[in-house]
Amino acid sequence: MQRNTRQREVIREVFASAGRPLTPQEAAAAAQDALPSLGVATVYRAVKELADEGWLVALTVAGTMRFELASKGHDHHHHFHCHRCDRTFDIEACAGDLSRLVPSGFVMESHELTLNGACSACVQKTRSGGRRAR
Amino acid sequence: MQRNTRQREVIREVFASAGRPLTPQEAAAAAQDALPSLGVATVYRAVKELADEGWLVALTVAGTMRFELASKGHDHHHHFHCHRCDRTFDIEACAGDLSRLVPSGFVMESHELTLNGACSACVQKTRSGGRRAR
DNA sequence: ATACTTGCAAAACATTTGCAGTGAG
DNA sequence: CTCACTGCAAATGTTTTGCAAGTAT
Repeated sequence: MQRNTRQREVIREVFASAGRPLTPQEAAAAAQDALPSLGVATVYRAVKELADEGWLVALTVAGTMRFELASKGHDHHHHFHCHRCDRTFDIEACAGDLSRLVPSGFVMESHELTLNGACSACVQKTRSGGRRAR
Repeated sequence: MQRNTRQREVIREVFASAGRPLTPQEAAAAAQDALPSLGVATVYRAVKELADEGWLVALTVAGTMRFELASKGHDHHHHFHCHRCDRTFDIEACAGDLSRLVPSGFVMESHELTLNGACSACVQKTRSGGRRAR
C-alpha cells in the first residue's frame, strides 16, 4: 500500500474500529457509510494488500473469508460464529495445549478454532420471542 | 431425503468411502465417475439434504466448504489441514472442555478445530529434499 | 398415477480483473 | 506531470433455483 488515499484511510478505519472480523462485504458497507462512492472492488483490493502487508489477517468462517486486525493488543485468539446473524466474534482465550492432538509425523504450524452457536444478541431475541431481522 | 434414487445412492457411497471431507465439486467428480449423467446441482441438493438430516457434517477448511460422514464410528473429531498437499485429515481426538471459552450470553452449539501444518508425507518429502507436487 | 427428483440452463452471489479517468506525491 | 488508485462493468467461479421430463413408490 503505497499511496495514502481517502478510501484506504476509511477502509483501515473500518477494520480498526470493528473489533471483530469483517467480510469484504461488511467492510464495504461500513466504508461506504463514510464514503458512498467507494466501490467493492476497491475494498477487495485494499483488503488483499493490507493482508499481504500483515496489517490484517484472513480467516474463513462458515464458507466466507473474513479479515481482522492482525494485532489488537492480545496476540492469539479464536472465533465464535453466530449462525443466526452470521457475524463472527473474537474470543480472547486460546484452547491451550493442542500438540497432543497432532498425529505423529505431522508438524503443526498453527491452529484455528471456531465455536458455532448463537451470540448473546440473538439469544435474547429468541428468548423474548422477538422476531427481528438483520 | 425421501426417495432412494440411483444418484443419491451413488452420492452417499462416495462420501461413505471417501474417508475424508470432500468439497461438493470433489464429490460430484467422484459420483460422475459412477454415473456420468449426474449434474452438480443434484450433488449440491443431495449434500444439503444429507447435512440437514445429520448424515453429513459441513466444515470449512482453507476457504472451501467440505462435507464428511457425521459418524464414522468415532463420534467427535477434528481436522488437520496440510498446506503442502491441501489434503484434510481426521484427528480422532477432541480438544476437550471448550465451554470455558464461550463468552457469557453466547450459546455454543458446536465447535470446529483445524490444525494447520504439514502432514507426515509432506514432512518426509521435505526432509529428503524431495520436490513433489499435489 | 402421483409427486419427488433430476439435468439443464439461467440466476444469484462473491470475488477478480480490465480500463479509462482521477488524484496523490 | 506521473503513475498508482479508483469506480464501473464485464469476467470468473461457485452455489442456487426454475422447469419440464424422468422415475421411485
